[in-house]
Order: sequence, then structure tokens, then C-alpha cells
Amino acid sequence: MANNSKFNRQEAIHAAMALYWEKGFHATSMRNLQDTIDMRPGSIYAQFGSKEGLFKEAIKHYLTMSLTQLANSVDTSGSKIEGLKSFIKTAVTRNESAPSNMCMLVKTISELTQDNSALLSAAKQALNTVEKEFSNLIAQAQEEGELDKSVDPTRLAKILQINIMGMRMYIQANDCNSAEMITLVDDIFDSAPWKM
Amino acid sequence: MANNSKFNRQEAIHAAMALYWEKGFHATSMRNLQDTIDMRPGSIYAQFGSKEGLFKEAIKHYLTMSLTQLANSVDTSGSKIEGLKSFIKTAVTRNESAPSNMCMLVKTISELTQDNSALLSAAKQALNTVEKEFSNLIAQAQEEGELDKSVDPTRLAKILQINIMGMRMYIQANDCNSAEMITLVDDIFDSAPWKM
DNA sequence: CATAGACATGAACGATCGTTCAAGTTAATA
DNA sequence: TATTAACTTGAACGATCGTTCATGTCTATG
Repeated sequence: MANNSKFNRQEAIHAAMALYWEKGFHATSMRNLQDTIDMRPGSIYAQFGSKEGLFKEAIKHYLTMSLTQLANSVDTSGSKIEGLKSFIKTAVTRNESAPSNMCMLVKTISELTQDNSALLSAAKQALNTVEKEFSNLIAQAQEEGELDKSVDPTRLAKILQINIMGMRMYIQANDCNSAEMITLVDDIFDSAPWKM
Repeated sequence: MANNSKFNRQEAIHAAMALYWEKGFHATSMRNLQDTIDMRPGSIYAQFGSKEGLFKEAIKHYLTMSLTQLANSVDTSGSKIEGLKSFIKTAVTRNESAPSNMCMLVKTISELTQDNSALLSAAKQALNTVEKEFSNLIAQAQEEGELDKSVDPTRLAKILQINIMGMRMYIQANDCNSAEMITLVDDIFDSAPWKM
């Protein structure tokens, strides 16, 4: 073996993810990626097979990051519901340093068609995993007496997803100030049918 | 003058809109468009100037269609609120014959970056026009005693937009059955803070 | 019938796309 | 130190991109 230490796979995937997240799949060219992750075409193709292969890795990495962030939120808050709330508030708060204010999975699902069916279903599945984790946390909160048992965790998770997607999309579409957005978030948290 | 009768500008724009709507801006090539709207490159560029120019026309046309559909909904229902509700229910109902289940403006705002700033702001502005029309209808409903005056029309319009965006995005992301979706829609309509 | 001018045509342009691969470089092993 | 295998490199490929323009086609007018 030889010459096998230089490159850091995780760093490359992370940088690629950031670029794909910002520009979307089609607007990101392999030459953009070459510059950003500082690898030459041969190495990229040896490692990831194709533009699609690298995108798949980017999605996987994005999902891992999201689930880790959610878990950290819960740990820090010491409460399932408060952790979930905090995670969601972060998601719907403008962040200039992030590649985009939208969820990368949502952007992908919005952009791609059946012409890239593998990537499309990978993104859908990842988003579903997040929703399932919401649902798990809600169920656990109920077991721990933190939340009324009358609401269906699956259903509540769904409604949360819809609201997060809507709010992030709204932020993308309007250059609204964050104070205004926070008020809206509070409204939505306070409103039926979930009462969190 | 001569040879000036053949081509129908509106038909061309309509067909182009459908293709852009389905595939998005970047994934739609001029050759795709040539085939779909049955025009040769020279004619397209004479009429629309560029790929961006044609997209701009597509957005304009989409906005016109949307506002017309909303007005028709209100006329048919004979009530501002019922018309608005019916318009929204149609929007969040799966429609296999439409180019996409998402709003073309939202798709565009999600896809594009500052690299296409003219198109991006055109889409944002169009979406804002729709929201303003929601707000107008709500205010009129209040004047006519159809809706409680305690809610702020601007604010309610915003919340409606957020929910529509969220629901349509959710439909795109999940291959959920429409019955399930309709129940969710009803839930959201029935829930605070708007009580429609 | 000839002319003029508006419009349609599609071959072709340079640029860039995703991708390949022969050649070079590196470091562990014999 | 020579060998070997893992890994990097970047020139180059054919395809396709958005766009241009010389040429052809058509019809209203003189």
C-alpha cells in the first residue's frame, strides 16, 4: 500500500454537501466540485463513481448531521419536547452562514424528477427518517408524561414537518425580518391541534 | 409584411411554462423547449431573447393563470372565504395531469440562487402578488361580515401561504394518499389562529 | 407578376458538461 | 534499494449546452 493518507473522505463529502446544498444538483458542475473539495476528476470518480454517487453521499451526510443535531438538542434541553422545539426554532431561523436557509432534502425533492429517481427517493427516505424521529420523540414524551396522550405521535410529526417546510420556504421566498418570523413560529406552536 | 400568422405566442408560452414547471429551470434545455413548443432556435430567440427571457414569460403566465383561477373560485363560490378555501383545497390536492404538484413559483424560488437574480426576484414578486390577493379577499370578507374582524388580513394571508407551501411540499415528499391529506387540510383549516 | 420585408429554419459556434484513462507520484513492503 | 500497489493528476473525450446568423419561405403590397 502507499500514498493512502492525504485525503480526508469526510471533509470532501462535507464540502461537496455544502456546495450541492447551496446550488442544487443540476446547477452544481463537476468543475465546481473539483475546485471546492480540492480533488481532481480521477480521484473523485475513483472514490464516488459519479456526480450522482457523490450527491448520494452528501445526502447521507446531511441526514447524519440533522439527526445528530436533533439528538444534541434533546440532550441539551433535558426534555424531549423542549429539545424538539429548540431544534425546530433553529431550523426556521435565518442563518447567513448556512449554504441555504432551506432543508437540503426538501430542496432536492423540489428540484429533482424521475430523471434522477435514485437521488429523489434517497432524499425522500432521509426526510422520512427525520419525521420518524420526531414521532419517536413525541411518543417518548408521552410515556414520560410530558405530553398529553390524546394526540397521535405520527400525526403530530406530520403536522410539524408540514409547518417546518412551510416556514422555511416562506423565509426563502420573503426577505422577512426574523422577529416577524419568530412571532409566527410562536403562533404556530401555540395553535391547535398539537399544543406544544 | 409577410409570414406573420402561423405561430401563437400564448400557446408557445403556455407549453414552455409547463415544461419549465415540470423540470425546473436548469434541467430544462433549449432543445427540450424547441421540441415542446415546436419552434426553432432562431424563432425562440427572436421572440424571447434568451432562455431566461422565456422563463420570465412563463412566470408571468403562471401568475396570470393563478390569479384567474382564484378569481374564478371566488365567483363560483359566491363567497370570498369559501372561494379562497376552495382554491387552496385544489392547490393541495394531488393532480396527476399537472406538470408538478408544487407551485411553480415555489419550485423556482427553491431552485434558483443569486446566479439568476432576475428570475429569482420575478418569482418572489409573483408569489407576493398572490399573497396580497389572499389578503385583499380576507379584508373584503371582513367588510362583508363573513369573517371576524379580529384577525389581521396580512397576517392571515401569510399563515395561509406558509400552510399551503408546507402541505404541497409534503405531498411532493411523501406519496401519501389524498384522503389522508384532506383530513390534514381540514385540521389546519379548523385550527387556530384563523378559524376559517 | 415582381418586390419587399417579416418571419421561420437549422447548421454551426465556442463553451462547458460529466467522464475516462494513461502516466506520474507516493510510501509501505521485500 | 527495488518493487509494488494505492492513490493522484490533468489532458482529453464525445455529448450537449445556450446562442447566432446566413439563408429560405412566405404573404401583403406596388
